[in-house]
Amino acid sequence: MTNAQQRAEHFTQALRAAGVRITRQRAALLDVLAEAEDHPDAVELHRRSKDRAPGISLSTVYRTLTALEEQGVIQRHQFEGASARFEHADGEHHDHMIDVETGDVIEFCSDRIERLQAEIAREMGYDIVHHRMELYVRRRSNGKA
Amino acid sequence: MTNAQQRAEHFTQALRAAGVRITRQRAALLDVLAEAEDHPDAVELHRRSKDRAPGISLSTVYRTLTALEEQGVIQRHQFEGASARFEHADGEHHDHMIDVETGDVIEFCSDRIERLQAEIAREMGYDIVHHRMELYVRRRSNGKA
DNA sequence: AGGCTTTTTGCAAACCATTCGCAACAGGAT
DNA sequence: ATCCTGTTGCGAATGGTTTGCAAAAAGCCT
Ligand SMILES: [Mn+2]
Ligand SMILES: [Mn+2]
Ligand SMILES: [Zn+2]
Ligand SMILES: [Zn+2]
Repeated sequence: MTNAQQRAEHFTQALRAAGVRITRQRAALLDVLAEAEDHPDAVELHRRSKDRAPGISLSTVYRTLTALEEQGVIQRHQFEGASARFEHADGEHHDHMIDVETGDVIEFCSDRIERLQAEIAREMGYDIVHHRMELYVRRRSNGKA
Repeated sequence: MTNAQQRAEHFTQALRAAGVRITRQRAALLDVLAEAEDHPDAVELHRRSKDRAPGISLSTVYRTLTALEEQGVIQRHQFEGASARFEHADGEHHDHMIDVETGDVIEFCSDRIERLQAEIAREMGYDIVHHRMELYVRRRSNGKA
């Protein structure tokens, strides 16, 4: 997982650049975030971080998440009826499908949709600052009865 | 405004069908919702309803909004960093652009995007239950310096 | 109208995710 | 060691929304 270490390093740099100290607690959370391949919420991140930094508080998790988001290195997603979920923001832009039965989050991206969005905004005299597109889905019922 | 009266009637029917009594307070809110051409939040709806039903409480507004949403006759939108906003759900489906400077909400709809969304979900083995697409935008800077 | 049953109301309190205030604390520079 | 400044954990506050409850209103039957 050199990839995760790279990300952790990236987070560290971003915070340092913003004059933020890398404490034991923050280092732990940074590693957890860097390794996460899913979309955990603050409580889950706190749970995972406690292994590496016993005693870390949920407040610290929230504070650090806010700092990371301000630096643009992680993203916060507010899906329907759930607490905020987080993920690292290094890869390509993507949007999400949420399986309404299982809660699973699936990533996807459509260049054509992205282009159409920009086009529509432009036609109406606007530029897109950012957007949010979430498909709440259900596994396809298997054709045959 | 026969259009609004029609909508109010529609709301009334929907609630009645669900075994909900149309009280003075609810009638007031129904009218307010039916007449609204914007995307007011609960507090604003409460404010507007107080004219027609003095003493109506915010709790009643929330309770009735929930009932109307359950009947599918109004929609609740949770835009970024704001309280829930409501609108009647009779017209065609549409999505929203939010002007990040002014907070203005602009409606739009793209059949092409809607089709692409369905196509993407299908390809991944899902059916869309519902979706959410919000463009956070800024007025286009006027070309010339 | 009167009486009975069910729903609704307004109020205050509870919720819940997130933020904030603060006094104790840690890190680094001198 | 000593300053200085940023950070911590705790508990309390926040704010939109929901809920428990006793009193009031609506519907219903006669
Ligand atoms: Mn993602
Ligand atoms: Mn709308
Ligand atoms: Zn996108
Ligand atoms: Zn749409």
